[in-house]
Amino acid sequence: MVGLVLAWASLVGRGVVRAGSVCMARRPRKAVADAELEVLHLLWEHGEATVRGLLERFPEGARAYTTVQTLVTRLEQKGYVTSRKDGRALVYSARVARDEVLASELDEVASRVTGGKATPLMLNLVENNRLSKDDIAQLRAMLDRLDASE
Amino acid sequence: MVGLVLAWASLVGRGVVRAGSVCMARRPRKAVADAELEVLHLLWEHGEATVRGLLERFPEGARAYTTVQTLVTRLEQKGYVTSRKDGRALVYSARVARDEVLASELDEVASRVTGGKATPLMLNLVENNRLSKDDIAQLRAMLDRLDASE
DNA sequence: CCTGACTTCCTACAGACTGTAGTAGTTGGT
DNA sequence: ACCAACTACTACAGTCTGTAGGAAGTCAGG
Repeated sequence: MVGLVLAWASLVGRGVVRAGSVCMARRPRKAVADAELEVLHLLWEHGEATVRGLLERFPEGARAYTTVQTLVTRLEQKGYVTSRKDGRALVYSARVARDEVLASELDEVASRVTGGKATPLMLNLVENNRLSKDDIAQLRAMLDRLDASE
Repeated sequence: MVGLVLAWASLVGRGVVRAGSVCMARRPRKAVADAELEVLHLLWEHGEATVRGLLERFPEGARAYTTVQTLVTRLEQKGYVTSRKDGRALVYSARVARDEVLASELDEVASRVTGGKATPLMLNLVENNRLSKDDIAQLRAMLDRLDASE
């Protein structure tokens, strides 16, 4: 579980050298694409699901069966989803929690914008007072717990 | 800025009827690309600069003059940079602060992963204890200030 | 065992985005 | 007026994305 995240991190990490090629190799620009993410959200919300099950969660006719299939397959290739055979169908389920994806997205932002430091992100979130009173209380509690536990 | 996100959401929301077109409209994948960001970083660090000035900040021969030019031009088109004529050359400078870019990247992550809520990002950052003791202190101070100022 | 209804697999494809850079045209300074 | 430097316009290949079609495989029922 942690291994996956590490693999991902190393992928993002290396800068990749280009020799004579006109266009250098690039890291995948975004770990999980928007359309894929929609599917992942569904799996997070409803646990396991077959392609058909997922399809039904979309508004009628929004996507073709095979489109959803492609998306979930790509997710599996990328390691975000596992499948298990049940009868003739594959049942998919998320292999990474929402929090793990969130963490890597945050890493990504940090590495792009603040040279890898997480603190500025934090401060930015607080400053732009997107936090409610409750959020602040919760956050404070968590800080206290951190201090206490060590 | 928020308007853009809303527009996109509505696009995704309704089933989007695709008439003859195979591919639906998409929002720009990433506000500022990696290579562009490198240039932006330079401008943040050193204030104004001409294309040549920027080029010189890169390791010898890393990029062609025109490559840097393209990057900074694209940044200007996207509104992240302004230019002012000085003699025969254009002097570029950042139009957005690092914090603004950071804020929108965080917005992006929130909207992609947590349905737009900022709190989970916050908690995630704290939980993954990427924060040093100092960071925590600073954060706590900021929370206090927030409470006080209102 | 054959058929129908589903499934999965493989392949496709057009549009957008990126990173990189060449060429031609302009222009300020001497 | 000339030239070096600068900008403007154009190019292009690789990748990613969203979307999906068609072929091939497979249980359930007859």
